[in-house]
Formats: sequence, structure tokens, C-alpha cells
Amino acid sequence: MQLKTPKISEAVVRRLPVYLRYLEQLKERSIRTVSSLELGNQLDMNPAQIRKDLAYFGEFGRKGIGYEVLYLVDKIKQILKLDHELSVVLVGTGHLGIALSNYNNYKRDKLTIVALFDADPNKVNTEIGTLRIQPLHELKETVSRLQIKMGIITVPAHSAQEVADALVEAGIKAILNFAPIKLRVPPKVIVRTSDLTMELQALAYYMDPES
Amino acid sequence: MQLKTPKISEAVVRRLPVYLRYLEQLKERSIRTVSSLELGNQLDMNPAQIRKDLAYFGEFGRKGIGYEVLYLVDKIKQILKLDHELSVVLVGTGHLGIALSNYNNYKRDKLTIVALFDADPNKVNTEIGTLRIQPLHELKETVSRLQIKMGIITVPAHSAQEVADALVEAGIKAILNFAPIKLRVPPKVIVRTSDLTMELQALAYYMDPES
DNA sequence: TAGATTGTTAATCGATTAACAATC
DNA sequence: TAGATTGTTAATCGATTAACAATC
Repeated sequence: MQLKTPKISEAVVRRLPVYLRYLEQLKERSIRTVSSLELGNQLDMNPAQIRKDLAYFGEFGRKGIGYEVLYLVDKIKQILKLDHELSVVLVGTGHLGIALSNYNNYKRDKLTIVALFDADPNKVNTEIGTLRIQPLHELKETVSRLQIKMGIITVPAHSAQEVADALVEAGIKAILNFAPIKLRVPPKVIVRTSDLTMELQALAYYMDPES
Repeated sequence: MQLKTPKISEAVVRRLPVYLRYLEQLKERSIRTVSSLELGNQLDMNPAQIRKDLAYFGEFGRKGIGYEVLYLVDKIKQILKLDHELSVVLVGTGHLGIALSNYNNYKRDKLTIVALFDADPNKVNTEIGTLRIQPLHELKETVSRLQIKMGIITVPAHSAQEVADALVEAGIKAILNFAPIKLRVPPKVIVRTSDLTMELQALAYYMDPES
């Protein structure tokens, strides 16, 4: 029911989970309200930016008081659509895949990994947590039966494009890709790539050559 | 020997590994030269941006010709300091930690994970690849003996700050943090946090509520 | 009421893109 | 030479920050 949507930049969307994570902590500590100034101090961000980010989506605060923690948590979850059930499929049950599928255990939202796939016949039909690893030929049927919208790719680079194609074919709307490769998908499908080794390489730049 | 350094933005530094990754592919395919136009097409980026990014660090191309792949690969590695040996320590040998330590097997640069640590006595002294998992009380001695400059944190959120403190105390200059928490470190230490669940949450925003 | 803090407009800052002279 | 493509300046675009009236 978002009426005012002037056009939200990706930078804003990426900050919302940051706010959410901290607000969840405040919630646990039973803190009722928080100001943008306090939030900014804790997160090393400009308070004006925080107010502006939130104001894109509505008037969530009260002048002179600040933001009510419980209310804001709910609102941000709504904005991020974490209040709807959202089923996720993960392909590639190596160490990274398993690490991500453990996310289910900690989750506070309705984003759930509901199916695991792997090409390795030795892994197929073994279980991780409560989920059975399935063979890839079951992908399409499972995605449509469980109404899965989002996919995570944690397979080696050489098979990532193939898996992406299969996910798109199965009707997936968004992909979080951990393979170090640029995926080609139709424009309607959203891809976000997270390359852990590239992060390391970028960090090396800031290393002081001496010392 | 970088003389001209007008002040490079983080956005630029984060794009260099993207260029590098693609150039490595061209190198493997024995392609000699590439233009910014071609690079831009392949990477979905603006060619002017690519030229500008590279020009911050020197004149690497030739007018009318483009960039020589081998030369540019070397230059970018130099800029990112991937031509120096750079030793990395990883703390937390859960699935994510193991996934990252496998990076050693694929590496094309001199960035190497040389030590693994874990708090769990059952893991200590077991091996992952060629590395023995060490107990945390050996951290400081190992970091200084092996001249380790960079650390990766893949422990649960509740112990991440403690580990960060220990890394800083041991003399680490940069930290790549995968725990979902904002770390407090002295200003001279560089921290980059990569929160995989936040990526998923941000992606949920773009989900079409219908369909 | 006085103090605090929002939501929002205006000012600033920085990053991206376009354009083009230089030149291979 | 003619065509291609760089390096770089200028123009544009967008994001961040400051400032402040509104108001709890």
C-alpha cells in the first residue's frame, strides 16, 4: 500500500537493513524510542540522512520525541517486504551454501530458504537441517509448487550461468549470486552479486606498504 | 611508487577488482588488447567511467588502440597491492570460514590466508587444507611472527567484537567482517563489513508483491 | 512553557556521463 | 591518411548534509 514512492535509490534500500538490525537490538534491550541523532551516533551516519531515508516512506517519527522502536521495526519490515512470507531456493551446497542455509535458524523475518539443490549425486538426498538436498532436474517443479521467488547461487563460477538460466526458466524473480562471474539474465530479473574475494582485494588497496 | 594520487574514492577502488576479474578472463582467452567500449559492454558500465577510473593511476592505454590486457592486469594488481605478499588470518572456522579459506586454492594473487583460529577446543589442532586450526591465545604471537596484516572475522555476532579487539591488539591493519554487527575499532584500522543476510533483505525490497 | 527533534527545503558536495582534442 | 580510442575537461546528475520552521 505504498502510495508515495518518488523513486528510491539503491543506496537508501541498502541502508534500511542496517537500521533494522540496530533497531532489533534496541527492541531486545526494551528501549522504547530513539532519535535520529542517537541512531546516527551508533551507526556512524548522518542523522539528516537517516531522517530523510525514513521520510521517503512515511512520517514514522514524532517531533520532539524521536522514533518509537517497535513501530519503526514493523514499518521497515513492511517496506522491505519482510512481513510477507518469501520463499528462497539455494543452489550449491558447499560450505558457503550451508553457511547461508543456517540463516534459517536465526531469522526474525519471513524470508526462508525452503529448498536446496546440488548437482553432486553424492549430496543429493542427504539432509541439511530439515531440508533434503534435491537434484537439479526437480528445480522447476519445486519452485513452482512452493511459489519460490528468490534464488541464491553458491556454485562454482563455471556452472553459475547455467544455474542462473535454470532459475530464470523456473520463474525466479531475484538472484543473490556468490559466484565470481557476471550473470546474464533477462532485464526483469534482479541480480545482486556478492564476491567475497573481490572484497578482500579492494581491502588490500588500503594496506600501508610499510610497517 | 604511486606519485599521482589526487584522492581515490572508495567506489573507484571497488571497481578495480571487477575490471581485474574480467581482464583475467581475457588473458586466459589470449586476447591481447581491449577497449573501454568493449569492457563497458561486457561489464554493463559506462566506458568513460572505466577510462577515468584507470586514468587516476596512470596512462595505461594507447589512443586508437585500447588497453593491452597483460599490462593492465599487472598495473591493476600493482594498484591494489596484490603484487606484494599479503598474509591474512581468519578467525572462526565455521562453514563460512572454511569456504573463504578455500580461496587459497584458486588464488591468482599474493593474498594468502596463512593462519586459522577458532575458540572451539574440539576444532583446535584439526586441519583445513594445509593449515592447523590454532587456539586464540596463540593469535598475537602468530600474527607478529608471520607478519600478518589483514584479518577475516567469521565468528558469531556475540564474539565478533572480542575477536576484533584481539586482532587490533595483535597489530592487524584491516578487517573483513562477516558478523552481523558494527565493530568498534581505532580509526587507523580499516573495517569492511559484509553481511550476507542484509543483502538478502535488501533484495526482498524489489520483489513484486503480486505474481 | 522551553527544549528536543522531526520532516523537508535549500545548499553543497561528489560521482557519473558526455564531449572532444590529441594521437596512435 | 582515415578510423579508432584514449585521457581529460566540462556538463549533468544524484546523493549527502545543513538549516530551520513546525510541533510534540
